[in-house]
Amino acid sequence: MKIYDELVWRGMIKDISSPKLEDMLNNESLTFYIGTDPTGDSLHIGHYSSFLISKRLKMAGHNPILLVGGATGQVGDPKPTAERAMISKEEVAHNIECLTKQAQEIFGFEVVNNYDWIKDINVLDFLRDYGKYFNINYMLSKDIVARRLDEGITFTEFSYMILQALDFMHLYETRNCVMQVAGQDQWGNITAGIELIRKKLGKEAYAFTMPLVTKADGTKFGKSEGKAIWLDKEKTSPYEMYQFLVNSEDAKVIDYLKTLTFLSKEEIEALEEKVKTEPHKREAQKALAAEVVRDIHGEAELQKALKITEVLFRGNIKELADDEIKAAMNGFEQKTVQDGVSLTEALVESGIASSKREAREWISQGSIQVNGERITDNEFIVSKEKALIENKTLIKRGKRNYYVIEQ
RNA sequence: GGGAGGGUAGCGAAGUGGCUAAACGCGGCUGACUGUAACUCAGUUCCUUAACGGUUCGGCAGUUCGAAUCUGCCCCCUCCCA
Repeated sequence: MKIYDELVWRGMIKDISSPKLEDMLNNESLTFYIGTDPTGDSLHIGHYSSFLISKRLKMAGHNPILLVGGATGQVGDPKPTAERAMISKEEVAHNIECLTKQAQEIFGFEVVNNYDWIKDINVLDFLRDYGKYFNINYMLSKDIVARRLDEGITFTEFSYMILQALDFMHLYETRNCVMQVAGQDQWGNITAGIELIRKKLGKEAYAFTMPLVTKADGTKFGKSEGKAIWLDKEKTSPYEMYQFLVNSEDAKVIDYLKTLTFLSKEEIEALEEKVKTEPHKREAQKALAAEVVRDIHGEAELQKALKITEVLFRGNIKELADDEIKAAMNGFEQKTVQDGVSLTEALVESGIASSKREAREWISQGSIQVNGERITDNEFIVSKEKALIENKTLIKRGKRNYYVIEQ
């Protein structure tokens, strides 16, 4: 299957800037870029599919550049609903450092920072050299701006598209980067760039967007318990990532397999059949979780995650060997708490519960298990003596939230 | 610059002097069911407590026995006109 057809089959193409793209993608070697703003210090699973598309294109002979928005991150890409909170310059710098390292480690891409070429443009040059190419009426008609007109949008965010357009042009001029790939919400910014390149350089640039990865109810994919699933294993353990993926909805798991794994069409279609005939076995979910965790963290981490899963969902914790318990505990958040405190205090002090009231609520509702036993007494004492192993106590909240408390 | 309408818990939205820690909806969390699901049902959702209590309705200062509700000043947002 040619790369273009493959991307279409995987459902990874939402909009294309020109029908010529099909031929170019299949038969040429293009330099393209994909950008991300440093709004956090790690990439998360939501970024993953767009980075994978770069990898797929690279495998098909194209040349990816990853751009981190050291400049644009300080301005803020308009969200549909409200103004973004500004991030401090120090934070931006820190995030760039982390993201750059991560992108190089996981994907092996070249990384550039748009701060390098935007920082020296002064206001006057900006207005004369770039502002003149943007008609306000045109900018106002962009979907993202139009949607913000009732709520309000600052000049800062309004200007964002100009900066992104400028990036595209800069990379076009200096690196012969002729294509941009991004999420569908970037369409407005991308077309601004294509037009700037046409107007100012008289050249044609190309782009395509990917559909947003969503859950069956249309909400954003990638959060569990309100927390993002990070690619950094210090922030989200491979076990947690495995759990997140293995819990994918039946209605969406095939879509996820297409966008997040390198499994072939045949393999995925076989799994699709399994979802229909034997949904309770969840083979597609297991394949998805295994593939992604292996691709990101490696085979060894996958095996650990599988082991922990097996232990927690199949066996009785107390019957496990010490080394199995240790392996399981490594997958969870570790918290340190004073010795000999009540369970309520332990939950609050460790940060598992946000208040004593919440901790008491969980305990009285029977959602807390300590070392495998359900505890409904607020005054239950958590101590070293009762620890499962090495002063560590395993706390389970709800059906599948585990924490380790060390005393 | 002029005029109008607003700011209530994570969000939306009631409440216009005491019975209000504040209806209702959404979202979140928990339990039952289940496929570690979905659906459905039940509970719970400011802080603290065994109970009492404490701090809240943009901010500050007042009126009052008593204020989210009345008054003054300030801050912020939206719309219309210029």
